Amino acid sequence: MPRATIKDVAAEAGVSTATVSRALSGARGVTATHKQLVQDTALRLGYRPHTVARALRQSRTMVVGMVVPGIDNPFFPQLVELAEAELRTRGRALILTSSHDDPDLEAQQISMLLDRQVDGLLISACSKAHSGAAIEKVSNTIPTVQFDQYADSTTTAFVGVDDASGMSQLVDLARRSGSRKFAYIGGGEENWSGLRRRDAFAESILDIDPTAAGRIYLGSFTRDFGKTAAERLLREHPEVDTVLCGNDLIAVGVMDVARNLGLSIPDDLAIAGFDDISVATVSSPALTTVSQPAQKLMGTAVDLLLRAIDGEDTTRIHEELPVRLVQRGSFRHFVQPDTDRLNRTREHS
Amino acid sequence: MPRATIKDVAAEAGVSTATVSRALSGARGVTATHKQLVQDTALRLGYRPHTVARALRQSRTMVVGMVVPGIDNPFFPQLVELAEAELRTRGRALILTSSHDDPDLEAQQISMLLDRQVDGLLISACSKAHSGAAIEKVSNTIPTVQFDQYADSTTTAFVGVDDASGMSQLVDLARRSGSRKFAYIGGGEENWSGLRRRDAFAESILDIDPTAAGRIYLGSFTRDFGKTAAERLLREHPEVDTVLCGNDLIAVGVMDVARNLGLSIPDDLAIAGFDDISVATVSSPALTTVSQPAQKLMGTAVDLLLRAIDGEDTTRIHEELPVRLVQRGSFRHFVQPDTDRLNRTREHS
DNA sequence: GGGGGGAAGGTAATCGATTACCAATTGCGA
DNA sequence: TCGCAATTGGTAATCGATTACCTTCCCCCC
Repeated sequence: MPRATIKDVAAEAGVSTATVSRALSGARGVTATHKQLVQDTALRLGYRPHTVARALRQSRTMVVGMVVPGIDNPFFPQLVELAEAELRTRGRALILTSSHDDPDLEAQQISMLLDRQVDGLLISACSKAHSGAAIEKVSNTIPTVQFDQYADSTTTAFVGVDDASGMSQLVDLARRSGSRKFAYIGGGEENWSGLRRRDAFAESILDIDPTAAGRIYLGSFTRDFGKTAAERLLREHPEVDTVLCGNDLIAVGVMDVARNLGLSIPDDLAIAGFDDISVATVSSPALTTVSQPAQKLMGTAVDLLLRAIDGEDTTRIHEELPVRLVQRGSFRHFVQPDTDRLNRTREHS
Repeated sequence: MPRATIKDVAAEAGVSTATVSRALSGARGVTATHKQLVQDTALRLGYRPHTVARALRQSRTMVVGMVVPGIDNPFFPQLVELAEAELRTRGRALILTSSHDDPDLEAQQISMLLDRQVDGLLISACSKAHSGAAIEKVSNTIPTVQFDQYADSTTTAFVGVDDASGMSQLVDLARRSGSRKFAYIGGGEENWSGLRRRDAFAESILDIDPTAAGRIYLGSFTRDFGKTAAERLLREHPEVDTVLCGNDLIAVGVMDVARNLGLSIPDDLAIAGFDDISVATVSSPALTTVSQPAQKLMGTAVDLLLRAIDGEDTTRIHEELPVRLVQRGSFRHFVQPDTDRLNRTREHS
């Protein structure tokens, strides 16, 4: 026996389908008697509304699409889970897709989601340069919010973090704890926050260690690249005493190499990551890094999206959330702590 | 301007909607002229089929629901990504939900997915004992495949791994590399594979170290529990030289404690995990563990589900995939190698 | 030349809800 | 008592596709 429809309930209760619909949704007044009767009947028949039919009629699926670049980086699963939880409490479901860092696939996924009539789109662009077109196009059709990564030539709402501040805090911390010769290993040119972090590094390092500009290595946000780049770096520039990395995965790769070469961390080589994913506390020593407010990030993104779905124009809203420096064993100890900031940023364990 | 419908295409091309539908779907013959005409017109108008309307008519959404216990354990994001990729190539989308290890929430999620008319359900039960009712109920309505975790009192298809073999291989490897006093720290009673691993441990350890039965600690699959349990274990049983863990996260917690106590790994304490998630290679020493065939696992699960959706009865299919032992630094080196195998692989000098 | 079979096109029913529109009833004030 | 407004219920249109069913046409064979 197929599931009961609104028609069945109407027949059983002896009223019209319109009354059933109204009694259940409260869209319009219905006498208390009828309301009770309908609710009882619906319950008795085990009636459940048919979401697809409702979506067709209302042009609203109560589903949101999400596109992430991939899950190689454990930072994203966390965001996915947060988005799912937040959307659930707001009565919506999440269709999840991954672009696997491929702008073409990303465009396909966006178009698939559009075809599925999602009410809105949460997207973290896989390419600063090549994601823009598809995103801009879709954002003209349905509410769209970009999070964590921002694509060129787009005009959507955006929530990210203050990469520049995070990176300059790291540089500052390193300097105060005795670092003198810096290098930077980061993700590729494709990546928006990767570029921002690199730029922030290049800028904040200028008056501390001008030679560092010649020790910037860009590749991908993976542990493997961290290894490759670190090997090259330490061969070409053995004088380096501090490596700042574009993310934690790269930093782990650098630690692998340092360990293999018998370098002591942080005394011979101080290392920092970015993101504060869970592996940052598994390595030994644990990784000094920059923690991102993931919950706030997705909370804001979802909120912006739902407001846009409700008709508000949020396209001009660009939020950059503050990050938090997390000092762990992969950095030398403070030599001359800045007492004020230290109290605010040191992690207690 | 709203998006073009099949009606618009029909009007523009001067044919009926039926012809348009047929020309585009190929469900029935259409003259080559018409077919070309319709395709051109559709392209010109930017026509895209309305998935919701199609779903209503065909009672088929081409969407699959997935329920995972959570993402605290990095093992699951991996499965999610694999499922998403596999489903995409098979033309379906994925609605992802998390039960956050709560059977009640899990039941709600299942019911939400049912309401959304998903064509099938992939689920990893959060509780061996308390997930069964909801899963069994839904499996009577739509095709359902359980993966990785199995709930009591259900009759659905299932794909998991051979926990018992993995655990006994670990025990065997430990024995041959000199372990004498064993302990086990695992996940809670709620967890299906957790129980299987514990049972396999208890059984394979019997004739090697019968006292080990008194050194089994169960809690949750987290690093925190690993710490707590390890502290208790090493206080109560300082004689232990080997700890096998229910998963890698627990093992990492145990390593934290060992390091804090100044124990050397693996000489003072050998440690093994289970799952081979990426952190297993970040700790130092890296973690000896059991690697699961994640790709095969999800590939099979998706395949079973789609076959079920196509009408095949797969409910009796239960697959347990083989696992692979991964020996890393957290175990002592072999003392008495298996000579037979050694002869086959020894290098000539 | 008639008839049978197969292919193609069109009309309209259908999926299951919401909702525009209309009719009937009621309440209330003038 | 009449009339207006507010409230409630029902009928049927609607969302955008697919598809059952019917008609027409063409081909081919007897």
